[in-house]
Amino acid sequence: MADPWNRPDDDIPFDLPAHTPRPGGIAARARVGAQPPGPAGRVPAYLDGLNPEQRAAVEATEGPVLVLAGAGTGKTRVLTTRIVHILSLGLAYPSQILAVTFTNKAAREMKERIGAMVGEQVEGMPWLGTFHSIGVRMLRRHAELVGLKSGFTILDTDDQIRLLKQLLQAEQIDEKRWPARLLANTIDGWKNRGLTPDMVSAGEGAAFANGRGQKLYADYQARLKALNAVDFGDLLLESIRLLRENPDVLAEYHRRFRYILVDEYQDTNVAQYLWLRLLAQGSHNVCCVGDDDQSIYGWRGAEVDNILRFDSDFPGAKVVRLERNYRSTGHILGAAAHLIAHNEGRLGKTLFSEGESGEKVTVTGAWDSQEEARAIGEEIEALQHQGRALSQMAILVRASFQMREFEDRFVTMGLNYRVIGGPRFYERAEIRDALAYLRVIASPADDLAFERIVNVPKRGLGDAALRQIHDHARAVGVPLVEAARQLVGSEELKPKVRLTLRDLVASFDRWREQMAAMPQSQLAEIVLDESGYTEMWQKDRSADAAGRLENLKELVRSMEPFENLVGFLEHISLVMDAEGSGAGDAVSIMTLHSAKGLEFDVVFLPGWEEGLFPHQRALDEQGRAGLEEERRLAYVGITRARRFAKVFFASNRRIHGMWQSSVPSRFLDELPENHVEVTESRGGHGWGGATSAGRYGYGPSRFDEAQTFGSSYSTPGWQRAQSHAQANAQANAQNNSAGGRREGQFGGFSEGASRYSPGASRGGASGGRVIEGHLVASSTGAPSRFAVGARVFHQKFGYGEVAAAEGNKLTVQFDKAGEKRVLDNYVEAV
DNA sequence: ACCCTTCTGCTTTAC
DNA sequence: GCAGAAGGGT
Repeated sequence: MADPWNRPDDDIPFDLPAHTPRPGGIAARARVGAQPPGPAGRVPAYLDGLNPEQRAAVEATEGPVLVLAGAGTGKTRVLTTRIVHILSLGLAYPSQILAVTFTNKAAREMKERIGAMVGEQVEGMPWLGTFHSIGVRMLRRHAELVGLKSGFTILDTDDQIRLLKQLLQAEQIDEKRWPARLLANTIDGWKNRGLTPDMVSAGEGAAFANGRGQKLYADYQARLKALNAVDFGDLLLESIRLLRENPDVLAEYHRRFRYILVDEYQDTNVAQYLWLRLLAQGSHNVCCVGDDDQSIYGWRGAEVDNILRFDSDFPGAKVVRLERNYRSTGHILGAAAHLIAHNEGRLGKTLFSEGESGEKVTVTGAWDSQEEARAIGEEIEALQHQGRALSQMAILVRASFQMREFEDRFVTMGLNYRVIGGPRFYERAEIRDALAYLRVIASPADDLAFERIVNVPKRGLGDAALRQIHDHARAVGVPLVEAARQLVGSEELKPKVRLTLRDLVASFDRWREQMAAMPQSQLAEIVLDESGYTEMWQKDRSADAAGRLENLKELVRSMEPFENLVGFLEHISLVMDAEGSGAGDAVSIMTLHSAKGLEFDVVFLPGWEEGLFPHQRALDEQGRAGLEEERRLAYVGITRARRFAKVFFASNRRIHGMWQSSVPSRFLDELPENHVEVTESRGGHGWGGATSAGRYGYGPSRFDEAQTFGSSYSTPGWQRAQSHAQANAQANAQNNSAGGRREGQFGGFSEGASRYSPGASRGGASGGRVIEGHLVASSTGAPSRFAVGARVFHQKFGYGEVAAAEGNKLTVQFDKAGEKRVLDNYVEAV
């Protein structure tokens, strides 16, 4: 193999074009050995306009640096300027800088911004990319050192699950009790923590299928190797192994990477941390940028601890705090700061701004989620009439099911909206199917891809046929396509199957020949056409068929810029966001998670209710840590707003198909009175559920300090709610003691909690969960207070008669609304 | 092989 | 309330 380090493009000096006409500008310094400007030297143009802290972060090039960058403090600017600074001082060639991001989007933006600052030669930064894309790059170069061939394929979650299912079947494990999905998550978790199969402790391995987890993990890894495949976790894990087991390779990378930069450090998991630490042992010039207060991905392995511990991990680290906020008004920052101050595990920053204080954050209660959507719709229209662009407004929800209500409302209003995120382009079935065809063409050994489309569209190659192919493949030791080819030549298959399979194999051979002769987009069209795949959707008369055909066209279009099919497939396996940017002015609807990093003039934050936000599951499964992460999510939400942050909660919401009443989120209690204005939704209902749960003792006592709402919380609606709450709390206290349960449950929410807790609502009461001495969550399995035949009243559906009662779930025949399933504490006896 | 019924579960989601 | 998966019947 040719020495990969001496590729000609790698060490060409990064000749910065004379971007700025100023003498002594960056162009003049873009040479190796150029000295930094002396004390009397002129300040380079790219440092203009940085505040002192930003500048310190940019100029501290040597040694470990942690930049704690609060929301809206110019984090990306610091990162990009720092790279430009390093380049223009001639401290390193572009190819000697490792710059890691989490998303392709972030990597792209960084490239663009550096490009805008130094000219168009960002091509010269080969090591700017996501953790995973850089991992792939390393693995492809040294594949054979970790038992792979350089052309290995990267499996996505779907392939992964299919593979695991096969393993579970082979091990005769009941897939009902131990679903492949769970195993996949477990293995991902191990990989996130940098654990290879032999490193999984016995206790951990026991977590799946009575101790067989570890063996299954080992089997899975063996299967991947046999398939010459890796999953996403492996991209890091195998890179780590590569570096650990091959000191010479590690030394090469040490020599190479003179400067390391990491974006969103608070989101790194253990594997990523280990990987970075290995690489940083070379130059020690590692600069991590992040915000512990915006760590919201703990559930997928991110370790806030990484950022909290930076000092001790990288001795002598310089810490720079960016606290000057350029985004939001004073009231918004004040509200966000007070909220996040309730978290204990944080490094602590205080954002300030020199701008105006602006409008207070508003909190609005609505009767139910529909009224909430209506109120937000009206506010949007009002703002629009004041001349504010829809594109500068966003609705940020906790869970995607909340989106539907807004979509419905906006459709009837004729309000233009855009849903960001959602099912990703590449995840859609039709895209995955099309890609599977292309994968089989590009790499005939891709068994998983072949399996996916062998009978899509339906061509009579069902389970029986597939099993035969499988058996033969295993017996002879060849990939499925090859096995199919051999079977076609034998007498073993049923005549009909044999003919169909022969055609399919022949088609793949034909397409593979055409691969070299035409652009990949044209080939894709031919494949989709000749395979009958397009036709399948044309015949499909379901509502979304047209959209799927549209997506297929979009896929074909998106293939055009690539050099060849293989290049396209490589790209696709690493790139998520192929979402076409819808044209026109529209309100954005998205989850809080996908809003991170974005900003809007006006931000609507609906659904601030206990159980939904903070989400019950976060509390149940992660306890205090979960609560703190939810709070950071709230913080992220508020800090997205430049001028207006508008928080909403509803007293009634439909979850899992049932109407439930809800309690305002404790986070509302944690917003400071002086930055918040409580308004009432027009509609006159106020809210009827209960008050915020802050005072009922589920949290540490200091959480309760914020309960004292002064004048701003003395609106009639609020007071009405308070008195409701008192009554509810008393009623629940009685319920609880009657049921023999320990006290201290969620006050007015004890019944509500059960609804979010699957175990309880299906009869398996899980009881309260005590974490660090505080009861964080509870649920109840108490029998219903209502008998079949009882007359009841429901706030939403009116009068009715109980048709069936099962635990606290009732089936009620309502006089007007028909039969509904409701929970018993939403109805009263009449 | 395919269709229809039943069962289950249900936060967030990059690569 | 709804969607996706799985199982049984034809």
